[in-house]
This record gives sequence, structure tokens and C-alpha cells, in this order.
Amino acid sequence: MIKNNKNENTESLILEAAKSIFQTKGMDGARMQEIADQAGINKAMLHYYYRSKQLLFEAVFKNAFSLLAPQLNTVLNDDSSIEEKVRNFSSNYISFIAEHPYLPNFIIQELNRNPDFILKMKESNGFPNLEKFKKQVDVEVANGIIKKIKAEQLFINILALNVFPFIAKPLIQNLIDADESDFQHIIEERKTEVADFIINSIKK
Amino acid sequence: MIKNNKNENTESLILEAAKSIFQTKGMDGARMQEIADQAGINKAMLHYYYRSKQLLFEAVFKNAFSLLAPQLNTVLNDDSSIEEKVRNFSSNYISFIAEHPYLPNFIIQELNRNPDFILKMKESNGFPNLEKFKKQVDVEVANGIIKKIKAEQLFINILALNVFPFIAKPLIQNLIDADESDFQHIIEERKTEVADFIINSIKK
DNA sequence: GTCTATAGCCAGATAGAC
DNA sequence: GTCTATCTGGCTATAGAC
Repeated sequence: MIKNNKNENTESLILEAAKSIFQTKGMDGARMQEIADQAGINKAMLHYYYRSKQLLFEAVFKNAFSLLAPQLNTVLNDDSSIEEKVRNFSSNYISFIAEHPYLPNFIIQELNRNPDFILKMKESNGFPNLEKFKKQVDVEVANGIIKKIKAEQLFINILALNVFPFIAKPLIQNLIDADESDFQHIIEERKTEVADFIINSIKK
Repeated sequence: MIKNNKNENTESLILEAAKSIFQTKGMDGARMQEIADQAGINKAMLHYYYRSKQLLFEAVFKNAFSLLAPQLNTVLNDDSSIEEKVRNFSSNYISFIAEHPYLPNFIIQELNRNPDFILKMKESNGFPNLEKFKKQVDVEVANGIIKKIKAEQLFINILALNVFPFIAKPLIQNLIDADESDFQHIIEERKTEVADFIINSIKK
């Protein structure tokens, strides 16, 4: 039973419990009974508030996506240079994910299972848009500030270097033979390491 | 019903079908009936040959892992320079995964669900070992061939840049607004793009 | 709104004929 | 070895008392 404070109503209690179960076990692996136990309420209440497992899942997914999207928009749409963007994003994003370690994997996993899901996200406001970033990369390339690279490739690289370690954590830990504390240390290093790696590669 | 050739026995027919279902739907999402249909045989045969869903799944997992491990070992244990390794790996690995697109996600996903699973893999031969790669990076750093970087961080970066696009395909496609053919083109470019990106970053 | 009890279904596993 | 038929348990969802 988990209770954050007395003010929490049942609906948000359920949502919090559902987050934690869905994000670790996925849609197929999650059990409504387990979510109810986690929330400290009865299974019937899940259906009273959210009608079905599918709808509860969608509420959790939208909620998770709405946490992640602003993180991306920050890189894409502020007015700093590419270099500053890379540095800010790598540091901020890794800090953010370290506090929500299951989030990226959850999003990516469930999008693989059900690619149409993202269409619903695109309809809502705040879906990340790459246009400004593309123009900016092209301008900095033209002005000789950074080496020739396509904005899309650079964007994929930034995302990959920042997100992958969290998604592949168990695999990486075993490949490089790191225990939990070693791994945390490596992640901490990456807050600057990743940005340096990218900047070194693209800076003229 | 899928039949590769007359020589295929039932056991390998089942394994092939199980691969295709487990790798797309995961352990929890897969149905024994669906695997049987795919193999063109009866559901009871699955239990006759593999006893349980869990054991069939483990057979598929081990098989998948044994395909992936040699790809990693190639980078780690041949005698070429770091630069050559990065170039070979990026090209070979992306080609390999393009033919088995569900493989890395399957491995990573199921390791997240059940991290102890990898312990069984470590016992078997051919589990990737980083020792040689570490020494080589340290030597090339000491000799001034590449910039100062920890072998572990470089290894994570190489893996991230090569693997992530396949794992996050649906997300990336929507973020950069690419249809299937655009995406294939970007992947094709990455066979050299990724290596250049890494070499630019570490080469002195 | 919240609970208990249960309906109804579906999936993994097995029995047993051939 | 391969099949059909069936058992058994577990899961989502709902009915209905309070």
C-alpha cells in the first residue's frame, strides 16, 4: 500500500499505482490485481474510475509521454547554439531520466507493440517538432561553426547516446562488468561525457 | 503455416515459429496457439517438444543471444586498430540488424523483465568480454592515437549509436517525420555516418 | 464510492485415441 | 509423433449489497 498524502484522491492513487506497475511490467505483463494492491484499494475501483485495463493503460501512457515531450522540446526550441543545446540537454536529460528510469523504455517498448499509439500523441499539443532544430543545424553548418551533418542524424545521435544506457542497463552492466554503484558512477560521468563526445565530433 | 523445406523437423519448425512470435510480442504477449498456427502444427506439439511456454521461450532467447554475441566479439577481439574496429562494427552490425530487426529489442526487453536471465548466458561460451578492448583503448590513448576516453564509455557510445535506431524506430520515425523509405535511407547512411561520427570525436 | 462475490472467458497444459 | 478434446487456473470485468 502506497500513500503519498491525505489529499490524494482515489483516482490519482490508482494512476500512480498503475504507472509503477505498467512501467515495469508492460501492458501484457501487468495485472489489475497487482495495481489494486499497490494502490491499497479494491480491484473493482480500477474499473469504476477507468472502465477497462486498456483505458487505464492509455491514461498512464499519455501521462508518461507528456513528461518526456517537454524534455525534447527544450533542446529543439530554445534560442541557444547547437553546442549549448547539446550540453544542456545531455546534462538535464540524464538527470531527469535518472529519476524516472523506467520511462524511456516504457514509451519505446509500448510504441513497438502498438505503433499507432503515437498518432494520438501527435494530435495533442506539445508534440516535439524538429523544424527549428533542422534550420539551426543547417545554418551552423553553412556558417562553418560545425561540420557537415544532417540534422536528423545528429538528433538521432544525441538521443541514442543519452537514452540507450537506461534502456539497455541490464545488458550493459553485464557486458562491462559493472555493479550498481559502478553503473551509477558511469551514468553520472555521462552528464558531461556525452556532450563532450558529441561536440568533439561536430565542432570545427 | 510456414515451411522452409521438407527436411525441417517439427522441433525446428516450432523454434522458428516461436522466434517470430516471441520476438515481436514478447513473453507475456505471445500465445502458444499463435505459435502453433505459425508453425502449422498442433498446440499440443509445443508441449511435447518443449514442455512449457517458459522453456520454449528460453530456447528462443538463448538462440537469439547466440546470434548477437559473436557480433560483439568481433569488435572486441580482433587485432585491428580502434578506428578499424569502429568502422567494421558499425557497417557490419547495422547490416546484420537490418536483417534481424527485432533481435536487439527482444534481448534488451526481456533482460529488463528478468535481469537474472543473463547469468545463464554468461555461463555458456562466447559471452562477450571487454578486457582486450579495454587494454587496446588505454594503449591508443597513451600513445596519443586517440583522445582520452574510458573504454567503457566508448563501448557504450558505439553500442548506443548503432543499436538505438532499431530499438526506438517508431518513436524516431515520428519525431523526424520519416516514412518507411526515408527511415531505411537514414539507416543505410548510418553504416558510414556512425563510424565517422565516432572517429571524428576520438581521433587526435 | 467502496466493497465482496462471481460471471465469463481465455490460455497453458494434459489425457488419451490413433 | 501427431492429433482432438478437455481440464484447470487465472484474469478482466460486472452485479449488487452497503
